[in-house]
Amino acid sequence: MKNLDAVFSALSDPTRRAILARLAQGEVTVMELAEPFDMSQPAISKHLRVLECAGLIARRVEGARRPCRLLSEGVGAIDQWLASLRTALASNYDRLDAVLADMKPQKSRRRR
Amino acid sequence: MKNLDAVFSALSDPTRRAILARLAQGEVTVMELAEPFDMSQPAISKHLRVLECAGLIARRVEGARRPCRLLSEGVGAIDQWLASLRTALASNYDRLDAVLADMKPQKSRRRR
DNA sequence: ACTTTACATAGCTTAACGGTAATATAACCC
DNA sequence: GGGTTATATTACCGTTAAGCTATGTAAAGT
Repeated sequence: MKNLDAVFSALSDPTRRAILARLAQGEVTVMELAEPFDMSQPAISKHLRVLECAGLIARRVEGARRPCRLLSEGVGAIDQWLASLRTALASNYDRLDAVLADMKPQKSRRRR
Repeated sequence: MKNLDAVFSALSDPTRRAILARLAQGEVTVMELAEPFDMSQPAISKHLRVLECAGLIARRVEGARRPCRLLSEGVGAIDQWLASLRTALASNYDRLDAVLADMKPQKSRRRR
């Protein structure tokens, strides 16, 4: 899954996550998106491009505007990855737990 | 959640995701982790530091070794964020869908 | 036709990232 | 003690990313 690189990288920026949160409420144009962020319009365009390349958003052409909307596919990709990790974790949780309990009396190393 | 920056950033690297997948199967030492990756040991140490700072893994001291294990908190943080996004999406899905359906027959538009 | 609006693209700077090799440290083994 | 093993730290380098300003372009308004 090479796309996960792009997806997670895109999500690592707080501005982009804020953009996604805004888009989750419906379609928004670039200028509308740029307004709340104290940032130039080209910067927002760049962020949108990153999100688009990651498959997280899509744009359509409406005259001079390019309204953006959220795509659920990208979110689904993360879900899948998370699920696979979680199942691997769960299937080994007992053993892991036992190992930790066994090692505990070594130096009073407490952690979660 | 400012930590989401670090979490998503950490996950954007395929080597680090592979490390997490490995750790999901149980505790592993640094050398064991480094072996399958054609990469120097310092590089792996650096990746581990990133994962640790993101709250995704923890290490304990066992003599000269520092076995790593996966922390579920980090994964939980992503879950939370995803959930909030998804609910926002769901609550507006009908309206969004209608908008898209409405705009579909607009195709005879020339650009460039 | 001219201006404005809504964006995209290009070029630049700075900072962060991912890798390396070399060195340091600390525990282990003989 | 001395050498080996396991890992961290440092210094450096090339690449990428995020921001900016300036400019280009296409549609809308007048």
